[in-house]
Amino acid sequence: MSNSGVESVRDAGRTRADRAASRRVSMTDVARLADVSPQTVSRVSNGFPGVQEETRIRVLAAMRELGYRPNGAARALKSGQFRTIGVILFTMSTTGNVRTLEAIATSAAREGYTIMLIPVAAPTQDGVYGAFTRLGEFAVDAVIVIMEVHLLDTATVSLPPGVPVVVVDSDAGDRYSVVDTDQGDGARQAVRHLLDLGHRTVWHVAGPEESFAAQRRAAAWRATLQAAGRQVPPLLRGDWSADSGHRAGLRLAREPGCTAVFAANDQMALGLLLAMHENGRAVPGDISVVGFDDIPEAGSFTPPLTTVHQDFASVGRHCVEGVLRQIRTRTAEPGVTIVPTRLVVRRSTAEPRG
Amino acid sequence: MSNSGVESVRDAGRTRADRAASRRVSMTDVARLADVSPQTVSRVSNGFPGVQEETRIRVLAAMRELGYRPNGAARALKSGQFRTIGVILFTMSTTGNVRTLEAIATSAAREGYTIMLIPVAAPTQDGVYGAFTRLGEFAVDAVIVIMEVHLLDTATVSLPPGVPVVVVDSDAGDRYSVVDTDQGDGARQAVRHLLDLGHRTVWHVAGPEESFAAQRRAAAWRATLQAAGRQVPPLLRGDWSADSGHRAGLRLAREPGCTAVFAANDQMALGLLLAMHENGRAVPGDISVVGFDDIPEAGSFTPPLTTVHQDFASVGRHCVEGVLRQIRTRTAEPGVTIVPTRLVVRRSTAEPRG
DNA sequence: CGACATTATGTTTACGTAACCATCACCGCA
DNA sequence: TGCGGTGATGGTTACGTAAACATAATGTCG
Repeated sequence: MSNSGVESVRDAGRTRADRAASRRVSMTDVARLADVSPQTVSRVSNGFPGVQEETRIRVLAAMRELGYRPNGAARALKSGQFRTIGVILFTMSTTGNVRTLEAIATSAAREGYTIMLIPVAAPTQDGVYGAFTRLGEFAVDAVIVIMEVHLLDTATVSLPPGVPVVVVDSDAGDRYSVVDTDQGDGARQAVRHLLDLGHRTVWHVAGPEESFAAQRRAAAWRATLQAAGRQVPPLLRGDWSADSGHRAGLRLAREPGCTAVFAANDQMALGLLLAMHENGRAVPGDISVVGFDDIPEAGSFTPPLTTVHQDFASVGRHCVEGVLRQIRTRTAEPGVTIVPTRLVVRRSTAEPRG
Repeated sequence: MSNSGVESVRDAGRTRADRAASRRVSMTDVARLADVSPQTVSRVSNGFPGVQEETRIRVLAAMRELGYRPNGAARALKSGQFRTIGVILFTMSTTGNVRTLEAIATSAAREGYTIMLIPVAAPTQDGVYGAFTRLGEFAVDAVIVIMEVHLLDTATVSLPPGVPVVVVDSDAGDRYSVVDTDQGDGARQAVRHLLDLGHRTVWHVAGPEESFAAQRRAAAWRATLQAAGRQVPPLLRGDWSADSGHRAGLRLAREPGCTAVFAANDQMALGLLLAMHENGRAVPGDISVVGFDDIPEAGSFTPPLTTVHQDFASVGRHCVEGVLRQIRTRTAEPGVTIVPTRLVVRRSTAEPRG
């Protein structure tokens, strides 16, 4: 038997494989063993009706004996469907992204889809551009984008036409299907909670300027204060990290009038707590702190953190539902789906002293 | 023009697409426009040599004009390679898994591979079995398994033969290629650090019994104490969550002889810190605490946590290198790659009082 | 100046699957 | 007894790509 070069190389490492089969077993092999046509094997493989029980059993036995696995590539080539959803995301260091991703993966799995991860190395235009231009080559039926939206705006790219897209936390609802948590309402709840406790005003440690979510939380913080006729203190800028929260906290600890702080995420709130502790400012005795996200650890901070709960699972579910609907209807559907947030009151907030 | 049913449906939603092309553009279309053979288009597409510059430019122009994207399925079917690595993982709620996954995705992207996420719904045998049996259908060239190993052991499954595998944090080094952090040495460093500070012994809050990593950390803790001739206190069992750490802490806070605790991860250490604070036990004044993982927030705990740093980036890199090597050589290579750990001393540990 | 490499390009084929149509056996019924 | 119908199965083809092979056009050197 004259093997081609490729095949002999392929065989080289197959210590466990039976010496007979050098190629992967295909429908034809199964068909030969079960003494039916390849077409019947296909029918059995896909659970189509119109196959006699006896024949089906014989085919299934042959499949098992040969260890047959359908070839995804061939199937995808024929059907034009990959049963795969691409997820473009910039970083996994923020809790939100990861939790959303996990929910997406779970929901997708339930629908028989798998997730292809498309990391964007740098949040630069080039990085995004690269991911998006290569996108057409990826074997995906749809795309979910988890990323700061301004990159989508400035990057002079468009997604390949005909590929369903859902974007998370973006204001591109006019062009794309968007799933968004109700950032504004969450921030409003946080600020109102503090005001209702009797604080005269609320300071804010915001996320990075480029972040759409950070912008929205900051805007709602400002608007809520203004609506209540309160003074709006200068905004402190963080970068989502606990460390940046710590730096902001060092400054706030020396601010005499400051009795309440709203941090744009829980990590920064954690840094705040440390800074307050280091400077002998009691939480919530001297200063109340509210976070955002409700990460699993938030209830175990010292003290347990009052924070705005985000339902990432719901976000992920909506994303998957969105792309699947688009896949099935073959229609783009711009618009925004809002997932509500709710305040979880723990022990980092209290009435101001005196 | 008589469209088949499928094609007309496909056209329905194409609001933006030009009315002409109903099918995706293929090499043939490009070839026709550029007035060359499909094969030449293939050569240009893959950057093969032996194409005249003038021709290449003409083909590239045609590609751009038609918006040509290579068809991944066809390419994979022909070449037998998907340029995709499957990652089987059970949960994204542990920092380690996520950080490892991120590193894997980044390393893989650098090598031109993408990641297919294969979540295992439940850590039951059925769940694993399902993921593994369906594995052969997934369009992956190799598999990286991030999961508690005992499931691999008990589940009566074997990975499809011929698919390269790398397992993270497992003791299956005799059968698979394994990348493992030096759990034992990390735990040893943690315990030694506390003993060197003058503590008579060290308590341990372990991870769940089924976890291989938890087992190894607990075993090393015990061994290190015994080697130093110290008494081994009863082991407390947690489940990785901050909450379980909190519960363990409530018990330890009432343990008079307890001056030093080694928690099997940082989340549980966080819960410990809260429990100590609630019970008026100063850290590190009354009790020293050491964690494991060195999550980004660990430096912002109250107080900043002394912990064992794991180099997840390195783990991810080794995983990708491992599977790529196996893909290229077509050889399974059982064995263990150890990634070192190192103790990061912060402010949660000190000499025992008195 | 003719045999011969070298380069550029085209033609054929196969990858594994599933849609479509063809065939065939068998059934009930007139 | 023969006819239409139904259910089970087989044959053919196409999906888009790239390897292998074939061919044509140039140049090169003895």
